Amino acid sequence: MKKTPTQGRSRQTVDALIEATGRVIGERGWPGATTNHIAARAGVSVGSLYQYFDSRDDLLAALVEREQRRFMERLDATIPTLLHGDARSGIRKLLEIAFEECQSEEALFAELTNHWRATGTGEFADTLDTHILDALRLFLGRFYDVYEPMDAPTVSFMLTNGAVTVITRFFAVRPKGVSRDKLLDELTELYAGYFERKLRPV
Amino acid sequence: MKKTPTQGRSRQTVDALIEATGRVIGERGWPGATTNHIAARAGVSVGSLYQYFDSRDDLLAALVEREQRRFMERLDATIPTLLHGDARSGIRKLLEIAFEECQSEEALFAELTNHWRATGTGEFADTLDTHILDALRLFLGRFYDVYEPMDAPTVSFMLTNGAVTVITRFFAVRPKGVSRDKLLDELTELYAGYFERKLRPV
Amino acid sequence: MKKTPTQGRSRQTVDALIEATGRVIGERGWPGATTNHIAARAGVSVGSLYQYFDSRDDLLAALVEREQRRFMERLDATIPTLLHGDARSGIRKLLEIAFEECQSEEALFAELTNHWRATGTGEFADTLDTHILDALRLFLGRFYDVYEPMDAPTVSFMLTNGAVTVITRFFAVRPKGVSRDKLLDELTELYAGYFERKLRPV
Amino acid sequence: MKKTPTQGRSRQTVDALIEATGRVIGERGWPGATTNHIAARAGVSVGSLYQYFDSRDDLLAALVEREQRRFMERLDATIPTLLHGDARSGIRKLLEIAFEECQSEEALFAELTNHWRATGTGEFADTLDTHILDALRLFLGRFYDVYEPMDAPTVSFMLTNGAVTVITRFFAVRPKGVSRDKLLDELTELYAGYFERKLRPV
DNA sequence: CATGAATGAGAGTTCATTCAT
DNA sequence: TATGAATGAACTCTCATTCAT
Repeated sequence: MKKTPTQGRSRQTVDALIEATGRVIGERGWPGATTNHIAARAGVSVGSLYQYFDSRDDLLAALVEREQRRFMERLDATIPTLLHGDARSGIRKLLEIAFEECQSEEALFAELTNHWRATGTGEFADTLDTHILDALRLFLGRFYDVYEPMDAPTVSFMLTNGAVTVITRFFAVRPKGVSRDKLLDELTELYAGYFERKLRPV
Repeated sequence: MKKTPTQGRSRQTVDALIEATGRVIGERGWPGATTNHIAARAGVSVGSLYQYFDSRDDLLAALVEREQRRFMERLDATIPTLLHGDARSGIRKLLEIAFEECQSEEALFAELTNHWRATGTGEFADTLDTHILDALRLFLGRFYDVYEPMDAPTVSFMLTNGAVTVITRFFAVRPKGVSRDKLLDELTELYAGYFERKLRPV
Repeated sequence: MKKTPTQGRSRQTVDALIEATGRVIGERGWPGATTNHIAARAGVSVGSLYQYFDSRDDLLAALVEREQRRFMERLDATIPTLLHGDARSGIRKLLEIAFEECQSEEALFAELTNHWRATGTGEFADTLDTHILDALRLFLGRFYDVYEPMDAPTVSFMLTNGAVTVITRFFAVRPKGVSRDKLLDELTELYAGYFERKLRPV
Repeated sequence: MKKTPTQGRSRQTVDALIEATGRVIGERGWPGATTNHIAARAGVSVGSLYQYFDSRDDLLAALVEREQRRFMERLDATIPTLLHGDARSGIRKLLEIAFEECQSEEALFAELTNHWRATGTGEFADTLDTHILDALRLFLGRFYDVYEPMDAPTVSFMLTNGAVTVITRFFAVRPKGVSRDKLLDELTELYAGYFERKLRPV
């Protein structure tokens, strides 16, 4: 990004542009999201877009970063509430949240996951990974005795990518004979069962 | 597609074009795969390309279809050999095949899954889904007593999408601290454990 | 340049584009010579322009090269005819030629000299310099006994640049109180006198 | 120019802007000298720039005018000192000054001469020409008996343009085999010889 | 049928200029 | 007056598609 004004009209413009980027991607996909479309959607001129972003790709990066931040914040806010119930309920709750997030902005999410790593500046993407890893460790540590060697990065990678894609594609493809509730049930069983088998309860 | 010649030079040209599409996508990604690049790679002129395909998107669709067909054939050839061992070994074998397929043409696969949605909603996609579903039923029926109500479409959707993405992303992202073997172990555990818990052995 | 077709429609298009570049530069200057103007003037589309030239700058380079070649050819054709008279007449004749060349395409020449060296690919520019140097040596050798050490590169640089600019600017500025004939007289006197003083007649 | 304030902060701003224009042109060339760069270099806002100049071209015109004025002042200061020696030394001294001026701001001078025509046709240019003409008359009158009809405007035009370009291009092109000293020698010989032949000593 | 030169809409980007603050 | 965010016309360049040969 060129400038990062933290107040005033500037900040508003920047926000409007990122917001518009999300909406336009949702409607036309990233390849179809032209700078003119985005600027028009944000109610500003192309010139203003380039006042705050070095390039079209910069916009995507900013959007991804914002969504990642949002997700992390939601994660941070949710995790504590999950520690009161049992592990299976917690996992189900997390999946429900993922469903909600994906449903509200389905198309955007599909595109975002496609370009997620490609554009996420290494540094921030790592931050996200670490954050999820920490959440995973915190969550599991509460329910299981994780002394048994568990490869946290591998498990996190497998779980996050698998679940996100399945849910994203569910909304994108709307496969015949697959209902939200049934999918939620099976995913819960898949992941909860995995931990129950693998880890020993506290 | 405009015409579907089944023999002669025409068929050769069509094949060469689809093949070239795959290679060029692998090298430059779908957005970077221009019709001129593809035609040149296939050793024909752009004009010929448009003799057999209505549009650039048509090429991608044809490629996806060919890959799906290939996959189905490999599946058909492999499934019988898996029925001699136990379920867990069979699942592991399937995952190993998926790893192989993805590794050999990583870039192509990443692009293909990215643009799957755009093209994969047609008639043929349904054929593929049905095929995989049948394979799943055959496979499970051999090892488990599947009298218990199991929502096959849901399970198939969940498993296929989850596994394919995780493996594809593994090659695309090369995440730190995640090795092929460990990931294979965990995926096997995830899916095999799922069935072992859910279904009763024959 | 991208392609250098030597025959057929291609060559015609390339020629038309270079020709158009010259005309448009003459009318609007190099900064004002947009690719669209040039293509339109050549009667082709922008796309065709980029089929044969990698960039707008490439067009200028091609034009400069063509003009240099033309100039060299005219020089080669003229020099022999100058060796019959005396040195002063020869110099005057050369200056007259320069006047003619500049007058016919005044604006173009002004722009071209501005960007001459900047864009002229080193190799070709050297060819031109060498060519002029050879012509100078040949010319002088015919009339003077050039045993006396004379720094040919320096003299050539001084004469060529000085004369070309003065003539070019004469047409561009049309200075008050300066006529073509009087300027021609004085330039002849300036340069002929220089050699007469400096070199000893054969 | 919009306004020509002759004192106070306004005058300072105007000067800073012209100065900045010169520096930025020297660094990035005229085409690359954007109003934003210039304003930033001058330490003011673009808005202020347009308070004092109608357009970007106006800035160039003002800069050219300032440089011309500077040159005239230097000329006025130098001419008297040249009248003590002989004509040839005087000419050489003038050429040395030209070398100095060009060397110190080579890039700026190259750009200025390039765009001279566009801006140098106004009223002020005439002033400069007249000034140089007067200097020439004064200078020559001191050494030669200029009763013989000599077309001063023509001679002045030829000499000034020729010398300036040769020197400017020398720094811009740095031609192989041409040294500053040798070039200075030859230029002196060229011009001094011209007068010595043409005019009769007092 | 094959060719590949030609097309031209449309992409990303820049920057002189304006005007609300 | 000074500011600098906002503007948008205009630029260079790309590439899916067509069609005369």
